[in-house]
Amino acid sequence: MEKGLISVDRWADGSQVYFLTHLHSDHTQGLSSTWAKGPLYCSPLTAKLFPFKFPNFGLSLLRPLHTNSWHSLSLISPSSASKTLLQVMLIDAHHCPGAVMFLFRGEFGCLLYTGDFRWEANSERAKRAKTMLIDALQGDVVDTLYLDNTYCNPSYVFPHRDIAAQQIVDIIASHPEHDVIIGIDTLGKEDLLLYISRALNVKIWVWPERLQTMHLLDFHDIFTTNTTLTRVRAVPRYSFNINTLEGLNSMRPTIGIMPSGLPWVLKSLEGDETLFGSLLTSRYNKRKWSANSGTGPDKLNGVERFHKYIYSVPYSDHSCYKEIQEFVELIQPTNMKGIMSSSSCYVDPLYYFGRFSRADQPSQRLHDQHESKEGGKRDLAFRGKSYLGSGDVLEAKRKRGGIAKVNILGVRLSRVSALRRFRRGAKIGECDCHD
DNA sequence: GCGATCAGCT
DNA sequence: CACAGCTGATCGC
Repeated sequence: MEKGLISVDRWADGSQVYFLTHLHSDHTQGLSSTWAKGPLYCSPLTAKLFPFKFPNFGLSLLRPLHTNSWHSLSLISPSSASKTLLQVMLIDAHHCPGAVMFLFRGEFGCLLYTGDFRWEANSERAKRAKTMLIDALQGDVVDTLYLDNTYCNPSYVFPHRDIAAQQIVDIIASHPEHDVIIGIDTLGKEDLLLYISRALNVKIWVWPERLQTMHLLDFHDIFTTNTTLTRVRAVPRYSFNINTLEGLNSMRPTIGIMPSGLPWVLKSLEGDETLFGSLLTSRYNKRKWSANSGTGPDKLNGVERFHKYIYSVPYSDHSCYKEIQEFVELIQPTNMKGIMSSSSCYVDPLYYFGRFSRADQPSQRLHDQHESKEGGKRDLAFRGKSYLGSGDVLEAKRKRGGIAKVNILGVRLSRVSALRRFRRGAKIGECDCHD
C-alpha cells in the first residue's frame, strides 16, 4: 500500500488515516497500545470501549465520529501530492455494540465498507440505517462495495435474531430445574441476554471483565458476577465444550446453549477425533443433522440438540445469505469485494451477486481476492488474513501442563492469563464461583 | 520482565 | 469448515 490513503480494519504502515469498524479481535489484529501510525476513526461507542481493550492507547489518536452525518478530512492525495478531501459517514451495522459501516467519498469515488453487519428485514434499527445510507448516497453509485461475506452462500439460512432469542428463552423455560450456560464473546449478543433477562425475569451471570463491559454499555442491575443470584450464566465461548458441560452436570443439572450462525462441531471426549465428521461435509447437512442418531432428530426451526446437554441456536450477528442478497440489490455497486478473505473459505460475492452489480463482471474472480487491479481503487486497504505456508517443519508437539491453573466456572486460566486479566482490572479473587 | 507475535486449538 | 478469541511459547528489547 505505498500509495495508501485510508485503511479499514487493517493496521499496516502507509495510510494517512485508519478506520475501525468494531472491536472484535479479528478486526484489531495489528493494533496495540503503542499505536502511532496515524489517527484512528471509529464510532463513539467503540471509542468508549476502546481503552478497556487497549489501556494505554494514545487517546489523541482516537477520533470518534458521530454516525449518520458526513465528516470531512483533509488528506494528501497519493497521486498529486496536493490536498484532497475525504468525506466519511458512519452507519449503524447492528453487529455488536459500536459496530459501523463506513461510506467514503473522495477522489477515488464512492466506497462502502460494511464491516461485519446484520440488517434484518424486520429490524427498526436496520431500517433507520438503511434510510440513512440511501439518503447519504443521494443517487450516487457505490463504486466498490466491501461486503461482509461471512455467510455468503445460499446454504446459510437462519431466522431473525428476535426469533432465535425466543427459541433460547423457550429452551431455558422448558428446563426449569436446570442451570444454563450460554457461550458468548467479549463483545456482542447483549441484546440476546437482555431479552432472556426480561422474558424470564432473571439476572444473568457474566465473568468480571464482561461485567465491566456491560457497565460501559450502560447495562446496570441485569448482570451480576454473583452465581447465587441466578441460574443463567453467560460464559466465554472458548470455555464452552462437552467436557465443561459433563463436569458441571456432575454437580448440578446444566444445559449449554450456543448462539451462533455456524453449527456446532462436536469433538470426541478424547479431543482428537471429530464425531460424525463424515456427515458434516456440507454446512447445510450440518444444520440438518442431529447427533442423537438413535432416536432421530431433535430439531425445531434450526435449533439443534447436538448433545444431551448442548443446544445450538441459529442466533447470528452476521447477515444470512438472503439478507446479503437484499443488501447488494439495494446498493447495486459497480464492483464488490468480500472482506472475509481467508484463503480456504473466501466466497467472492460476485459469484452469487454479480448480476446485481452494475458492471457485468464474470465470476472468474472467485479466488482473486488478494489483488485489486483497478488502479484508482487501490487506495483502500482492506482486511485480509495473512497466510503463511505450511510452517510445520521442526514443529514438535509441545508438552502441556506443569502450569498452575485457576478455574473460573470452567474457564481454565494460567497464571499468565490471570495476570493479564488482573492488569486489565478484573478482580478474580472476588469472583464468587460455586465450584 | 515485558510487549509483540505466532502456532495451536476450539 | 471456523462466528471470534484464548493459551502458551518464543523472541527482541
